[in-house]
Amino acid sequence: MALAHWRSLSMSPSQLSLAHVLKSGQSFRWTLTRLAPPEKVSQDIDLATEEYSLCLSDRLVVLRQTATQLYYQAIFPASSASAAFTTDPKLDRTTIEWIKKYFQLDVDLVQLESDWAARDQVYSKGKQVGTLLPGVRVLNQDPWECLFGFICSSNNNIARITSMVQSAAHHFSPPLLTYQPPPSSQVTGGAIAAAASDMTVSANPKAYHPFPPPSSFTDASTVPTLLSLGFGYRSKFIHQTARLLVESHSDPQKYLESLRALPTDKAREALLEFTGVGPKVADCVLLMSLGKKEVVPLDVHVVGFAERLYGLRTGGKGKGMTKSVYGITQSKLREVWGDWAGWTQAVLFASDLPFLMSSIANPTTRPIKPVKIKVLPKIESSESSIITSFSVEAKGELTLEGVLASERINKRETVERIGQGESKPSSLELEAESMGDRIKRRRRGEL
DNA sequence: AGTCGACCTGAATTC
DNA sequence: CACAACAGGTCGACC
Repeated sequence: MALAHWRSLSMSPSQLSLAHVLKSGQSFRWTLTRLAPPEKVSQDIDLATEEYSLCLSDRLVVLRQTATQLYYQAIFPASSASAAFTTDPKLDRTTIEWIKKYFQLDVDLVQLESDWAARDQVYSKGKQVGTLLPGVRVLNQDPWECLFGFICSSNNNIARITSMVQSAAHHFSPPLLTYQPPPSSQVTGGAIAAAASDMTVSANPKAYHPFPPPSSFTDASTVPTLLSLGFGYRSKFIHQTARLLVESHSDPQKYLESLRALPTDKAREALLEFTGVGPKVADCVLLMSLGKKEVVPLDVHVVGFAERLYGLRTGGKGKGMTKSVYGITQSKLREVWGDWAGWTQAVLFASDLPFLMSSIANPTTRPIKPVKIKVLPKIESSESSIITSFSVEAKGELTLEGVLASERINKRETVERIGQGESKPSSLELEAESMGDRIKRRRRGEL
């Protein structure tokens, strides 16, 4: 295969960590290739251990990351005017522009984290003891793809959602190109597979398909096909949503994009019109594809935080969460976390995913001393990220909750601050909860 | 308005 | 090693 045309962007893993963000269950379509260790490390990019790729409508975006750089390249279909690997500066420009928008690189994540630490005791403690994953930011995805993915997420796990979304692209969209991934380290099952349980681990030449538009899911064969692909009861949700979208709007994707300009409440109402879209899914789409940074999608997991870490009592015990409980909990978390609450939630959520936690002990870049490099033409070298501190402390398998429990955070104080006189949990209940957590956690595997 | 069971499926965890 | 229960909810039918 031809030599790759890498470009790079100066980027600290504390601002963006591909390994953390792309596996955290925001997007379900990235392909991960674990790279075989190079025979000799001659330049910075050799230090990267993984490659990530995503097929857009006209190109494949390929990324690698080291301790200081984000490497990228775009691969186009061989039939295109510019051949398989383009050097057309104009096209390179559009790729970097896409990357900036997709990862929202104009947002200073480190600054946000410092703001959160200043206003939230729980967050600050987690950061202090090193249980929070660095570089977790909210993606700005394509709204339709995002909507599709989170309709699939209902009552489902990240691994299966990923396989569903990928198979949808494979079966409903023609391949754009074939790409031979670089030499991949052997996947021996256990550790590696577990570490990447949510993503495709590929070793062979692979066909890449763009994500199919809504119109691809409107005809009658859609539901049976989706059923056969393992979509289960979500098959008809997808079909109905696609139909409504196509029948009511001349340009469905443009319509979804237009929701960005609406106030959050109006945009949410619009999303709730679709079948299979409830409060949770609507909020995910608002946050992760329509720029509503303050929205905190509430799932059982986050409600768990709210209860155990912040002492918010939702009242709704067990399964279902009522609409009012949803709203109350959401607005309280927003009070605690501030205008970028959705981003805060993303960090906490990712930091509590078991298969990601291990990466705190296993940094994404090889622990080799930085080499002197004079590499590739570096466009955009004056990016925002000047922060270079990437402290990786091996904290074993501690979770945020586990540490907080054992550190005996003064929960009551937190509760009072955020409770603001509405629902006040008894300190007895809180004590019982945290104790229960402690025991549960211990049972679960720290021994 | 608020509550409750059904819903597809398979990979991970538990017994 | 086989078996429920579970997984980043939502729908539709009932009080």
